[in-house]
Amino acid sequence: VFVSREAAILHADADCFHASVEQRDRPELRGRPVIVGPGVVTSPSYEARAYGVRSAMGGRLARRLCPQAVFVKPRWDAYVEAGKALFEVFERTAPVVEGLSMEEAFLDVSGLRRISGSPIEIAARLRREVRERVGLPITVGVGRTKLVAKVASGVAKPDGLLVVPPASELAFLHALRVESLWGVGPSTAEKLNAHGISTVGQAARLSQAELISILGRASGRSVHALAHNRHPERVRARRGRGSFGAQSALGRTTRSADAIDVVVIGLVDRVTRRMRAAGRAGRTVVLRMRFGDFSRATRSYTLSRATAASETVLAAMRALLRSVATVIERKGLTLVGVTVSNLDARYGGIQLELPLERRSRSALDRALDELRERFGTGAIIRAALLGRGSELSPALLADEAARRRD
DNA sequence: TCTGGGGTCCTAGGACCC
DNA sequence: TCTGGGGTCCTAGGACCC
Repeated sequence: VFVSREAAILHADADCFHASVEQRDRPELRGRPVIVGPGVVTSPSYEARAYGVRSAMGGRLARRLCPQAVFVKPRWDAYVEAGKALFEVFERTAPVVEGLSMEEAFLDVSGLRRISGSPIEIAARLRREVRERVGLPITVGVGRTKLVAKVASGVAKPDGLLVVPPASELAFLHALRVESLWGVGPSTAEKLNAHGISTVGQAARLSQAELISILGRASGRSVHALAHNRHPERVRARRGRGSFGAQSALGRTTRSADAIDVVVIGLVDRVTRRMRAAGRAGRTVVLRMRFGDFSRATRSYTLSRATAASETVLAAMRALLRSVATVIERKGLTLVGVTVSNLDARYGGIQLELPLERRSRSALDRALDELRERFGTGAIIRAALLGRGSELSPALLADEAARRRD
């Protein structure tokens, strides 16, 4: 069990990340309420938060609360870029960095006192360097455990630094509302509230058995441990991601099956391109849906082999869509998503696309020869015809089913 | 609060295996 | 013969996070 004696875990978190990037790149937005994203608000600036605008809030309500706000379309490329720059500074600051998202990470700075100074000094310098090199404000929380560090940065926002010394940890945590704990969202908070528990301190007075009886095993254990500041997890670099996905909200207008198919093709293409670029393949294809009444559902299908091929994933998606056609017709589809998970294999493949006019047997043979030359005769080479009217789905799935039986 | 887009982890039942 | 104990994998859904 890992127990650090001093507060040497940093949680660094960019403030209102998206809005801050916009304000950095467009000086005329500085000091003004900025809201990124019509539709749903991803990241309101603090000027907008002052009017009650929150992330994940509907755009219409946000506009009502803060009519003078500037609405800005999200620029994802710019955020990815800024996130990379942010992590470059993180990596320079600490030997072990655990990224939680594009704009947030834990840094373990124990053992750096001789080289870089105390955790507080390191945290202050980190904030300065991010400001200088990336041009963004960040908040840093410092604690002995990840939990305390994370909660501390949340409390210190915006543009702040808060160190919670080991002696004050419990007092610090117990004063907070239960929602501040990691993994406690609206549903869990409501269950606790129903038992008269609204603060972490109140939760800490319950036994683990009592919490499990209220919340179930995993949540009960987790809340019990966190409320006592038992969160002995090391800071460690994350292993690779577990899935690739893309989704698209369709709005409330009813779409024909053909129109849905067009959206799905685009989503599959996006996901599989990213997978191939990352050199990953997956076996499970998940269709994610939201309906007119805002209920949700998923359907999944597991292939016998991992793939990153567009037409294989598309075939599976089409079959899944057919299986829920009547539900979609009855309730209306307002969101559709594709996720490929079960990423158990490296995908060492490469995809060569031949223009249609060169789609001849000899052109194909030349391409295959080229692949064999590059990857050796031991490589598994699969070819598929792409293009208009290619309807591989039923045959492909029948093939999968047959292989399973075998 | 009337709803985007990208993820993670947990639970539970059923099929199937030895 | 008609059934114990242990396990894996798949599917679907829920909760949560940024």
